[in-house]
Parts: sequence; C-alpha cells; structure tokens
Amino acid sequence: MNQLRLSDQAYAGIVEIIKSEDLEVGARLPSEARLAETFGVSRAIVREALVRLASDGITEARRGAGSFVKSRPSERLAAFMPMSELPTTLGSYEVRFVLEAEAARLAATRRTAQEMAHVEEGMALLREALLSSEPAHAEDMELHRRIAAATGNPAFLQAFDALWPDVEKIMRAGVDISRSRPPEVVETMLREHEVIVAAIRAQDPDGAALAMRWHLWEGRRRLMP
Amino acid sequence: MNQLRLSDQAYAGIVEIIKSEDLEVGARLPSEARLAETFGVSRAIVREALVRLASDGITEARRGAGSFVKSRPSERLAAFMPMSELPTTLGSYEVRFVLEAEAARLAATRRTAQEMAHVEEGMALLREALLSSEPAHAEDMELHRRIAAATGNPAFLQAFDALWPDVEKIMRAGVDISRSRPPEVVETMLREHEVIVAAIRAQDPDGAALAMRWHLWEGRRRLMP
DNA sequence: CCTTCAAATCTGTTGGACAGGTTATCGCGC
DNA sequence: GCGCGATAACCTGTCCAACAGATTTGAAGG
Repeated sequence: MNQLRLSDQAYAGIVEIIKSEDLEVGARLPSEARLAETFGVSRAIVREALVRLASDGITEARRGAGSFVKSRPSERLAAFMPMSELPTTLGSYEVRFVLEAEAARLAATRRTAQEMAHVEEGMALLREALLSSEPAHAEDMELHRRIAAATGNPAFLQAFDALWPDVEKIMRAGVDISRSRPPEVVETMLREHEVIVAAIRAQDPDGAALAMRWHLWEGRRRLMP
Repeated sequence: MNQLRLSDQAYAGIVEIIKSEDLEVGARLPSEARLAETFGVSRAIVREALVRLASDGITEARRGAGSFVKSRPSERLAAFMPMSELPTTLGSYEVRFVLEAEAARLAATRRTAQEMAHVEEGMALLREALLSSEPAHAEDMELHRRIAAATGNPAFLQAFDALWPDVEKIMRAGVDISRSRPPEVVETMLREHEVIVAAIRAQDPDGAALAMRWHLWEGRRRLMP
C-alpha cells in the first residue's frame, strides 16, 4: 500500500493547483467536491487536507462560500515544499543566525546551574539519538530549545517556536531517510554541538555565539551543498 | 452557530488529554472512535483533528495500531499554549534588539525600490497617527513589520509576528491612555523612526542597525523608567 | 513455555445524507 | 430598462454506516 496518506497527496495537490494556476491571495479554490473528483478521492480526504492547509495559514474556508487562498504557499514556509523551493526557504536559517547566536551568548552569560543541567541533559539525548540510526531532528531541536531557555528569557523561546516548524521541514526535505548517516557526519554534528555546550558551561559568551554561528553555517552547508 | 470548527475543538481537546493525563512520548492515544464518543462528535471530525496533530508533529498514526504521542505539545506548539504558561516579561524587548536590529541592517542592504516605498508609506501612516491624538500602536507595529518585510526574508516576518502580541501588551500596559501625549514625546518618536527609515533609504546597514537599536533602547526606557 | 492462528481492534477510505450559510439568477413591479 | 426581492443552485460543516487492510491479543494446541 502507499506509504503516504491520501490526504497528504491531496495537500500537495492543492498547493500545486494554487501555484500552477497562479491563484492570487483571495482567489477561490475549486469546491471540495470538485477537488475530490479531480484527485479521485472522497470528500472526507479533501477536507482533511483543507483543514491542514487552513491551519498552515495557506487557505481559509468560509462556510457556504468556499475555500480561499489566504497566502501563497511559496510565501508561507509551512507549505509542503518541493526541493526547488529550498533556496528561498533557507531564509529561516538567516533568522536563526541572529536569534540563536545571541541566545547562546546570553545563555553563557547568565545561565543558572539548573538551566545548565537541562542543557547537558539535552546534549546527552542528542548524543544517544545520533549514535543510534534513527533521525535525530527532535533531539536536535530540543537541545537548541533548551539553550534558548537558558537565557531565562521566555521571549526567545517564543521566537524559536515560531521558527522551528519550518526549519524542521527543511531538514526533513533535505535528508534521504533511506540512507543511514555516515559515521563522520555523526561525529561532526556531535562535536559542533559539544563546542557550543562547552562554551555555555564555561560562561564564555563570545565563544558560545561563535560556536553557534559556526554550527548553523555548517548545518546550512550540509543541507545545501 | 459556533465560530470554531468542531475539528478545532477536537484538536484542543486531544492536546488537553495528552497534557492532563500526562501521556509520555510513545504512549497510545484513545482510538478515533473512543475520542469521537468522548467529544460527542463524529469520527470524521476526530480524524481532521488528528491529521493536523500529525502534521504538527505532535502525534503519529500507525495503521491498525492506533495513534501515538510523538512529542509533548507543551514543548512545541506555541499556538495553543495559554500565555499564562509563558510569563510575559520585558524580555521580548531583548529579542527585538537582536531581531529587529539585524532586520534593519539587512533591509538597508538589499531592499528593493518597492519595499522601500512600502516602508516610506508605513512611516507616513505612523506620522499621521502620532500627530493626531489617537494611540499609534498599530501604525508603529506596521512600520516595524514593513522594515522586517524589506529584508526579503519571510522568516523575519514570522519571528516578528510571533513576538509582537507581547510587545503590544507591554506597550498598552505602560501607556496611560487617558493622558494625551506631550508634543515633545511625539517629536522624539517621529525623529527616531525617521532616522531608521533614512538609513534604510540610504542603504546604510550599520546606520540602520544602530538607529533601530537606539530606538528600541529609548522605547524601553520610556516604558520602564 | 512456546508457536500458531483466528478474532478483536484500529486506522484509512468511501458514499450518501442533511443542515445551514452564500451567491447568482430570474422574474416581477415600477 | 432598472432596481429589488424571492428563490434556486452551490458550498461548507457534520454525521452515519460500511468495508479494506494492518496490528494486537488471546486462546488453543504442541
């Protein structure tokens, strides 16, 4: 049986319609029934896709009237993203540079012992995940998130959470799941993170910011050689 | 009729179940049928909610086996987190320092003529609002937002949008609405913004970043002497 | 105790149905 | 001809009943 749920295919199909027919913001989509007919699936499936699209801010449904384009998928990073669009979406990395590097600096400056322990634990989780053969995106995020938390400033967490779903989508899109990670990549990723954590532990603000910047830069290179 | 779709309520309900019953990562959720019964809705509605939860990375469905918790909502999902969980502090200003200053720098570097016009228009709107006697928070935000947009990087807008609600709360809390603004305050705020816009117009990155930083610093002082 | 196999359970998907909101059309009165 | 209101066509939101295919469970049998 197909791996992908039909509603996922329908999601991609609707995104494709918006892009290929160049539907402007405010334009009306085909009705659920018509979409169902087009894709050869039931209306329930189309609805599942539309609910997701609406929650991603791409469409908006008005009862009785239809569904409308709320923002173009290419302008909304959350959209299902073909490889060809990666370059523009890598923009979220740019924000990470300024945001996370500064978060690392602040974390190094004023982390508490408890926050530090939390960061160390996140590092341990990431290490474990990387050394197994499973994708470690969740653990990766968790560590970065704990560093942001160590600033003691919840607003950093908030900005971080707003950003991460896109970063994750980029990561997922850029990684060939079927192929396992070469050991040297695991080694490199571990070391990069460990340098950051060490700088925060040593309360070295500039070192932490620099290490974070380096890590992000390398990560971007890994995704987009 | 109810504003919120049932599937949105179901989404929130399932999140609530995960949190209140303290379901660990990997734990199994009640079946779709049972959830439907619990919420008093049809299975189709529950499915719409589950598809969203899965696409948000919170749950994962395994055909024949059930749906499972993939990551705890409280560690992800900013959307459904009540503000009370993230104590709102002046800390959001700290993030603005790094985020908006860098946005101003980038805007100065690579704004297009069209984006510049958009910024200028935002400045005109703010000027008008400030010279009248009404609160100008909306226009203030709009100008800052247009500057973020002038980076050409939508991720900046996203981070900005995630942050602004708190900033606005702080602003409203700090301003005595009953008292009108003294002319010298209006004068100062106008000049600060104009310096930023001028630097972006002149494509002066360092100047733009510095002016933005200065403006934010002064703004913070005004709110919290 | 372990294996095998069938029943129970669960997700994935379909079709049909109805309520209630929105849009467009048509015909009527002026 | 032109405005205007009724009405039909269309659309989303929701429910129900059903079946296919995957997984888990548990009991029978060695």
